[in-house]
Amino acid sequence: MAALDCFTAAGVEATTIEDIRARSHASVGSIYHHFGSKEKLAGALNVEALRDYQEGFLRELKRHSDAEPGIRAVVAYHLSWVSKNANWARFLLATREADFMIEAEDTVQEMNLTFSEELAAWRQPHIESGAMVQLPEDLYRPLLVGPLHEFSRQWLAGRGTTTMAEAQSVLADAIWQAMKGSERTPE
Amino acid sequence: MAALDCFTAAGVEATTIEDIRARSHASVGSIYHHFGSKEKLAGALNVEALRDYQEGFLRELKRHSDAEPGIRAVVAYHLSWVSKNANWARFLLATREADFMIEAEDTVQEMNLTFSEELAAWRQPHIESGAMVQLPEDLYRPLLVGPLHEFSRQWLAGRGTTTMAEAQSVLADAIWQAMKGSERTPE
DNA sequence: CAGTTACTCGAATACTATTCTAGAGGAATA
DNA sequence: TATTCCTCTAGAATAGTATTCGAGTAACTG
Repeated sequence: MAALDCFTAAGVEATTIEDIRARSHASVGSIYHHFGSKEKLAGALNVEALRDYQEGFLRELKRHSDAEPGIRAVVAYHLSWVSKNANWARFLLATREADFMIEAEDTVQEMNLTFSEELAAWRQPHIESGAMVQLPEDLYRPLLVGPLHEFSRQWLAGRGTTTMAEAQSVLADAIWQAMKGSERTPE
Repeated sequence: MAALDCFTAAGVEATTIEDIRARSHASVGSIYHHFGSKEKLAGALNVEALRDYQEGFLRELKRHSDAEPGIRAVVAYHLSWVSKNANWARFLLATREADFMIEAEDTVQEMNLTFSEELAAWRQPHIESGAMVQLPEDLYRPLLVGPLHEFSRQWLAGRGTTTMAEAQSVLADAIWQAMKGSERTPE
């Protein structure tokens, strides 16, 4: 959709319906017929981006049955998705807590719920086997995606000098350190 | 400032100047004289919140000269700040990447820079002594505050069941695992 | 006290999201 | 083919809100 270009170029609030109309060669009425409002349009884009990200994430995760390779793989996936879809990623991070997302709240809530459940299901055996540490359910996600989001923000804003490739192994190491079970660390 | 109440109650975009005027008993002209625009007003609030957070953070950090206690202390500080200043925290997280923050960008950039430098200075000796792991400079922050931000979002949104108290020790453990030097782990 | 500055006021302006009425295809029905 | 119904497109009209402006008031300075 052409609206994404406008949104990522200037921000949602700053782009007018007129901007979108001009770029998409649609009419005002048409846009409203399909989306209802500017905010719902932004919400729909957000949902679309989130869905693509999450699907790929889970696909990648399920490809690995061992704990450490699985975690490392999704770290790699996250960073790769962000750099391949920089505009979507920017949009997602920027609109995540935006006022207007309240409209799409239900859908997003739902998506996040299933996502969390799938993650939980995947790690269950590894927790039981002792390969991963046991924690309250809602702390895994912060530990896993927190650092990734934070680094992605920096990277997308052009701050910082570390490349994706460097970041990938370092972040994967650190995140794994935080989530692995507590046997001895190899030297 | 009374505007914060409006902003946190309904979101920045949703609160009108009229709302702010009514609640603050100031006049439209007055508000514009002081802040220039609604967005700059929101930007100013954001900066104020950020400053308070960062000052406390650094004060707490410098109170500890050893690595692990220092890290644990700032984890505790972060969570405590968030729960004591829930509205400010919500506002900060929500507006962080908002369109209008571009206006305040310079100030924020500056603040983040000094903040990062102070952090770097603090950890330098611990890295040299081997107590903390050596990483590219711009990866420490994601590892430290990433999980904290992510958990705080959840908590502020009322999702998740883990209390601040539980989260504190678990997150501190995990974050420390990710940042400590790589000697043997005790058992 | 005169002059200057900092601030306050709220009506007037300008811009933009949203609504509304009209109508163009186009598929189903008869 | 004529008719009805539905989906979608159009863009002018409306409504609501951020911002500007000109005039005024207080406070301060020499």
